[in-house]
Amino acid sequence: MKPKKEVTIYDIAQKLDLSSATVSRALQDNPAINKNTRKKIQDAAKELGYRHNTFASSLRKQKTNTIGVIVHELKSSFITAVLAGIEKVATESGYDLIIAHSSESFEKEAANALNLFHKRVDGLIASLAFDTKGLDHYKIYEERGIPVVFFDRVEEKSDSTKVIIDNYKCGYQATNHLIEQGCKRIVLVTASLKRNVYAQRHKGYTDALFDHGIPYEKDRVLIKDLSEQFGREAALQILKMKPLPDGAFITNDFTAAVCMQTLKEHGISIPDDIAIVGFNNDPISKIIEPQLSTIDYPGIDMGEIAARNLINHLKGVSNIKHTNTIVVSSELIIRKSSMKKKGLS
Amino acid sequence: MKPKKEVTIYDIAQKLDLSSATVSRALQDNPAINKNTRKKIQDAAKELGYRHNTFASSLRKQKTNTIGVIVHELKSSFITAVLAGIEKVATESGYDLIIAHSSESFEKEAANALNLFHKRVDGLIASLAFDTKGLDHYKIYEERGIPVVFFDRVEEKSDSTKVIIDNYKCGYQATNHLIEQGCKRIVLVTASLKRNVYAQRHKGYTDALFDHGIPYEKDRVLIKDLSEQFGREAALQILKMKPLPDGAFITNDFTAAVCMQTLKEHGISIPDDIAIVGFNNDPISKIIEPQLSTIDYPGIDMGEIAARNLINHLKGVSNIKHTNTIVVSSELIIRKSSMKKKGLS
DNA sequence: TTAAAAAATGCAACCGATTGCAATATTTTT
DNA sequence: AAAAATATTGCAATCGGTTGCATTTTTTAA
Repeated sequence: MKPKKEVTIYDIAQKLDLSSATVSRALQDNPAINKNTRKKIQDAAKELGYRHNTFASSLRKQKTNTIGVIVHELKSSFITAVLAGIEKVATESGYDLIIAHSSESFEKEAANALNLFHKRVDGLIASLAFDTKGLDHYKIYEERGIPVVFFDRVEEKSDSTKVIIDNYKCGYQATNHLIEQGCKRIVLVTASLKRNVYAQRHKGYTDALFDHGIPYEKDRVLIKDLSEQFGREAALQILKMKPLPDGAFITNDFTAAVCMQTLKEHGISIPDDIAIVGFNNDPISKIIEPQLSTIDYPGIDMGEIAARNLINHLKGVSNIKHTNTIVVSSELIIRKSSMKKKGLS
Repeated sequence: MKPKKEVTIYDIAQKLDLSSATVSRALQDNPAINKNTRKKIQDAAKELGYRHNTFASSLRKQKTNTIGVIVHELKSSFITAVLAGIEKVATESGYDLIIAHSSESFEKEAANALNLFHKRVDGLIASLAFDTKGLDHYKIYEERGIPVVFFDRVEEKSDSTKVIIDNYKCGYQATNHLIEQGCKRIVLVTASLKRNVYAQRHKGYTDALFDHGIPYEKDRVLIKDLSEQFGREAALQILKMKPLPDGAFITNDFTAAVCMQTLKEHGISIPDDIAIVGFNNDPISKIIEPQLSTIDYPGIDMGEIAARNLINHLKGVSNIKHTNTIVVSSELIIRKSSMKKKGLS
């Protein structure tokens, strides 16, 4: 079958003996056009198989109706939840999405930022990579007045809009919970402290220790990348520690799961020998045995909030510059992996 | 800071006292333009902060350099692997991606197809939702001569290009393996047989049974949606079966994991009471205890192949219409969950 | 019936890059 | 040194929709 010819507003105009301007307005439901004419035009458009030409429109309007999203990773239930939230709000408001991911690489993130800039997104929602330092690669957006909203992984110093959870509180709660369970030698397994989320969780961890008069031992803090590999490595390192730790706060459920598995393989009993708390409330946390205590935080809500704020700004309903930081609530979910005191449930 | 004004090729032309045509060609590295001039123009572009206007370009060229991708779900390690493969090839070839997902809904899939069509993607890569029936919603693509490549979830009858695995063989292998382990009453837990992948796996299952003279029992086939919820339900149904099954082929690792967990909670020992084989080689399959036997198939490769074929067609290197079906290899990975005969490893 | 107000439609100039063809400049050949 | 060939550059139309302003049509008021 040979390709059909594209139908333009001029074709519609010609067929109905009207001007292209009238057709254009009718298709946008402009009330200046007579109701009947409008209907006639819309019907004709459907009949002829007209499709709106986004480029011509974007070119003229200098708007794309598209929001760019940069995430640090796709393989994460948290991120997919955020994306679902963003998509929901964006779709409702008639915005399209272009999703890019940096695979935790600063370079890729910068390249994505530039690419989406060239694609002329109307706004951007982003979560930073592990090693992203500074926000210079988003400066072009600021210069052109394109709004950017960050979520989860953010640069705390900056005054751009951010949607986050209270990572300090989470870190404190998790550690505190382990202490309440009787743990005295608590390991922290986490990623680069240069990234706000890990730095905050670390601070919560140290403060909780301090408040209970437990000394902070530098050797009990393991820092790397939260990969599967690292989960195994962390377990092996824990096994080598003397005396053996009796608790671990691992800031990622998947890593925690692999770590637990390795510990179990070496005869460690969880939670009796070592109590464990993860982070994210990933589905895996309910599959692993014993089920993993973890921090739950609402990805969907964060996505919705980020998108809603951005879109309201774009529509002129509110100004994003007046909103600096939005903190979404999170909570500690206690499961078997950290329950040393059997009486409590 | 007030927004900068956009720089166009006219600005560059004016500054260098050249025509916009020359500038346009220089920026495309057209060899017709003198090397020095080209350099001068490219430098000036950088200096002025010029950014290519995709819309003007797409409008004129009638190409978008964008590939649309429709997947049935984002929360799947298989899908994210495919996306990674597609992205790799697309990026290498200078194509952009727009990713849409249908959440297993036919309506959403159709809406996405239409939306990407309006966005005028140059080509499409798609995987069908559970209940998608027919390919009418892709007809618009065919009419306009826009190439479409399907992967994994496809419509077998159609003669469009497809990248798949041999689901029949996988189903046969998995079932055969369970039989070899001594299983006689094997349950199949799967999704709607209307979808090719599940129909084929089912056929492999029945044929394997038949080849070993094991009667096919309709009641041993549980069909639903492969959700977490269904994993639990399936386990409860299995527990009610008399006599108790001694093997289960569950066509999704996550569902299998939840099912295993529930079975274990009810005192069933795996693999001794019931041997289990999953599907996908999801990371969870190595976390669950006992580790889950499963079918591994290369998402990345499938993504790369699909993208490569599509792009070659777009570039005129090859014609997609000459390629009907590409079958990618897959294999059974045997782990503890199905090893009844301890001697074998 | 005519003037004034309101509603509906049209004119034409954008938006910015691309490209076939013509024109000019530079090299090479004889 | 002139003619021929080749290399560079420019002209101007085009892609399709949008929108300020002008014009025409219809309705309402006087």
